[in-house]
Amino acid sequence: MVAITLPDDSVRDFDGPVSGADIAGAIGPGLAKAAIAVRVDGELWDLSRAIDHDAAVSIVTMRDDDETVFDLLRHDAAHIMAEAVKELFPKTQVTIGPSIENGFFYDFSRAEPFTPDDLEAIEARMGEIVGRDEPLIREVWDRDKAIAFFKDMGEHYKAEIIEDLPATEEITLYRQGGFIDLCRGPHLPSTGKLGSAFKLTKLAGAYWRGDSRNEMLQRIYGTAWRTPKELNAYLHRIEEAEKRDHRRLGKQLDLFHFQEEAAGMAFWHPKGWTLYRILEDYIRGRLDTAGYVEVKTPQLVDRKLWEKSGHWEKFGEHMYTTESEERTFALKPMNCPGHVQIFKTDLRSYRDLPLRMAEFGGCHRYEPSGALHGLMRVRAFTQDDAHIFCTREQITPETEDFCRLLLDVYKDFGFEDVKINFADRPEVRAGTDDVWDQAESALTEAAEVTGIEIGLNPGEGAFYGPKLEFILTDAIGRDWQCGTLQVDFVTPERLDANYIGEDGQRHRPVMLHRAILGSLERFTGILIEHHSGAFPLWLAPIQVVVATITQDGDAYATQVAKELRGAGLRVELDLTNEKINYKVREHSLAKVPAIIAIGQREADDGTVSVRRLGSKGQEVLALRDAVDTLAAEAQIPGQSAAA
RNA sequence: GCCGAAGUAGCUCAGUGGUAGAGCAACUGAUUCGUAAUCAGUAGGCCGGGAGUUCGAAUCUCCCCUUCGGCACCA
Repeated sequence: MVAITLPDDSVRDFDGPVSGADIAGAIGPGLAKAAIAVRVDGELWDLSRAIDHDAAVSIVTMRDDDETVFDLLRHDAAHIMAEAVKELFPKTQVTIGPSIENGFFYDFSRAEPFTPDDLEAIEARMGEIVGRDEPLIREVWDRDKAIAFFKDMGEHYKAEIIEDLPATEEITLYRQGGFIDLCRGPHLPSTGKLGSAFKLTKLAGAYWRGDSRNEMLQRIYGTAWRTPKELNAYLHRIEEAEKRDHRRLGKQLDLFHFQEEAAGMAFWHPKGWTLYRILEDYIRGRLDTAGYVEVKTPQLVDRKLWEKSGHWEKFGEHMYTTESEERTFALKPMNCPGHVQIFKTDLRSYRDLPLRMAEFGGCHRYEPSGALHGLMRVRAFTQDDAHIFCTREQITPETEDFCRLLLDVYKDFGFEDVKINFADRPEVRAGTDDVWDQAESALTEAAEVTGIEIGLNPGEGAFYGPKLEFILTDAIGRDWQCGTLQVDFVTPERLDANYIGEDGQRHRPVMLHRAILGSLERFTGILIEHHSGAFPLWLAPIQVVVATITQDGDAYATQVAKELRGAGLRVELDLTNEKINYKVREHSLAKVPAIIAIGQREADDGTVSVRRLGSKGQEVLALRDAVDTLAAEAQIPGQSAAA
């Protein structure tokens, strides 16, 4: 007897082992048809797998929670894709094929590259396999037999995976039609359940087991959904995301460009540079009030200093160097050694601590060519960097202050949704466990005052200390790690920084490496994507365009522009001989937040007609009121009104 | 760095071995107009770079550069 408890707490008794399908059938034919899997004591099982013990069971249908359904659906899609590939290209070896966010992939090993045409053929064959509605059958295999089986088939990767599975793990294979694959499962009952809402999206290389020393496999990505409607909605979301790509908007809005002669380094155009400068000025203002001092350190520094700091050994390959005066210099990849040099020019007292030293430090790093990505990953960038030299006791209060400052800044930029990750000690590290204990608890304690839940990023701390990572979420739900705070006991030691304590003895200061925006280039890119290029007034490179309707308005329009500029606004005057429709269109496409149209009426009445970006209508205001309103709205957050 | 794809006018793109094309932008002229494209004309190209095949190359082959999508990397 097997007693099955259903979600409504009713209990059904069965004579012997019973499958999820049997249970669904016993409840009703509708459910039997809709069932795709079963939850047994909370664990997801195949519908056909026999339950031989008393259990709490719930039947899973396509209406179950998204995560469960999509995971099943996409995992099946991966198997069906592998079956299609094996049918079309029998010599291909299969490796792994999981479900991922929004889709799935499968990695294949094959001598010839797949072509985009092959993708179409594979997708078509997948459709056929769905049509065949092949049942997916779970089989438990003997380990050695399974290894021999896959070796015999020439599936060496599969054999290797089994060999590496822990001896305790049950080896399960799933069979569908002529295709059999090692898999933990569970799966949908048959290939027909996948339906038609799937699509192969891209072809890419991927290293076997994610290790660049291994063979490069061919990865095919796809997406799968419950219904064609869901699929189309997803494809539409992708299109919309592409429209806000900062590289595309950078061109459209004339913000910056890249060219071959300086790969990975931006040429900032006037409008883009305006935006960049606003960020820099804003942060500078913030740091001033938060008690930081600003410095500037050399771009080009003798390699000797990098050897001392330890960077040469670890990252020398990624530093740009130049020879001069029979010495080797390196373009600085980071600012900390420079800041320590300034710290050391004076005999420091504990009374000088904490010393918060900030720099908009322009750094160069030789990033691998394949890593470059618009402004997001560049070879020349500027950090809103600072190092706080402090005592161990000051780690917690300084971290608390920093968290508050950072959250304030993110809020000003419209990022309310922030996550914090704590990255603790890596396996290879400098410093004693005692020191790490202290540093880790100092950081977590301080981070807790933010009230934000702290995620753990185990073993991902820097070799010199633990760190906090600050992640913001943009308008379309993507996460960006921008801010960071890292505790460093090693650099002060290596570069011999010290201060005189209350006891009259020399002590090592602790360094807190911290950045709020991270790289100004990258943060600019994030802002462009977050706002789709339609910036709030305080960030917009051109805040207002004053456009005339006919030439009769030129004189008054010039006066309006002058007054707006007088109030500190960034204004463009458009006196061109075009129709107002054309001007409105041009400036709207350029995403200027406010267009002021000037015609005879406004000139006669001393008014302006203001049209806001995104609105269809306009508002007629007295010139003075318009200037005041716009100037107030353009205020940089966190600063008092401009004089 | 690795795998795959791409690079043609300022921008978006067409052009598969036989005299380099379109739209928009630019420039010139006309038009003076009330909230998302006024009309006409003109000009604009080392077809990413180099080598090769060919009577002839944007087009075929090889090498390199850059970009795009991933992977690996990210102090």
